[in-house]
Amino acid sequence: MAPSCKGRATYHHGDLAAALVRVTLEIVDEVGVRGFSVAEAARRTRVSPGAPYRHFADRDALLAAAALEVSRRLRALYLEAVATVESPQERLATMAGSVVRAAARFRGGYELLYAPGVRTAHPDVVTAKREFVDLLLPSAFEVVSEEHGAAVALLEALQALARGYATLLLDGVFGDPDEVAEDVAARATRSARALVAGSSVTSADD
Amino acid sequence: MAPSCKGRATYHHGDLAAALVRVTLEIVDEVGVRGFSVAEAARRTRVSPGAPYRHFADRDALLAAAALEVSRRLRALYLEAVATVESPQERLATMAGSVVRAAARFRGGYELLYAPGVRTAHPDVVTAKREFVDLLLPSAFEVVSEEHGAAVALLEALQALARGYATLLLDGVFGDPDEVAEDVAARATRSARALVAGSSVTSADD
DNA sequence: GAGCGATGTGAGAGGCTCATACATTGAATG
DNA sequence: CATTCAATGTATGAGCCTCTCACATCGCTC
Repeated sequence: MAPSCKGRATYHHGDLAAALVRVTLEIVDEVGVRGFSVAEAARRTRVSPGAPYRHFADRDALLAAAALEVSRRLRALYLEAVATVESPQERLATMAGSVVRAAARFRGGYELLYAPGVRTAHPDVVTAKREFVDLLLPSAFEVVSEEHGAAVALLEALQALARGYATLLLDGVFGDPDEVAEDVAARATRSARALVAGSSVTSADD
Repeated sequence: MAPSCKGRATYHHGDLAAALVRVTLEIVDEVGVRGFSVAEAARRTRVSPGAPYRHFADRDALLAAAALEVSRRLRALYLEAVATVESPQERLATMAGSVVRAAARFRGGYELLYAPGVRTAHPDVVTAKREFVDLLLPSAFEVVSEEHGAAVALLEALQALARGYATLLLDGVFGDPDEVAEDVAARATRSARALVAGSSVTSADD
């Protein structure tokens, strides 16, 4: 009782689940998804190796919870970035930049969210991703003049472009990710503009 | 001598390194990169758990060798696809389709090559990837009228777009990857065309 | 204030990576 | 041929990880 500082002098932790998610993101940032281990997360929260399994079914469930947290941060990042943007074209293009910046800022976290092969196919994570894309649907509609198929196709393409730039960045194709992040984000945004422009053309003469 | 069938009745395997790469691709296809283990590869080649380490420094080295093999197949796939294509615009757009098809066909293999977080940062793999991109440089030059910066930027964008579609596909965003692969490849190609079109415009008035 | 459900501990089974010492073999050499 | 050697495979084991299970401890409810 009276947990003076952060409350782990007591037998019960207080909020182990949240603490685990926090340190999971830390660890994943430091050593990547592959380097992550539940045991290490337990160690950092000063808890026995078995304790995490009271809150998460297995390693992947913990990673999924962490991924969910990242998706919230990504969403916030994008919403902040488009807050003052009016034109639907720019709102769309901005997404690419946000995704690239998120990749650079969250690193491991981004990897967690979007790397194929990471078993974060948890339903919550899937819907979180979908909801993020849906945020852009209205803008896409405006751009392609209310054509449903074209709007979805455009969003797909934009999403693909953004993810692609992000993976190229993290892959180190452009050099040290931290250094070139802002630059790459700008180029991604520019390419997104080109794509939007090209798409309206295509949908017009299609 | 005279290894009647596949040569594993003998003490020495014959070509363990190649066999390991082969089963590694199989395993990765079945259970993903994360599910892969050197031990399982050893089991499938009917060899002791330590044997693979005679040929590959560690788990990642074996995965890198497998990734190299995949990069060869991707290259072949693309070269076949563009064999009869003349226009540089179409040669560029075709790449996107090839990458998506490769992702669908090789699955785990693709993941191995391009998933962030997979430590395939082996120099050979990196250069293999670069060489693949360089295959497209001439076409890019033609499209943007010899402007170096623009050509590189266009290739980046195309690469990003292709990878993005591929990861979306494997992510299951479009449904069962096997079923929708051809469809998605077509859409990726179309988006690539839009991007190429949009890029020439941009580079013209820039 | 007694009991109960939730949460954490400790020990351990089974699997994996990788190192090290030893066995086997094909090929080169005398 | 017989020998030797480097390459290749085996056996063993240390250390780590995931996940389970019986047990300890705590906060809350009645």
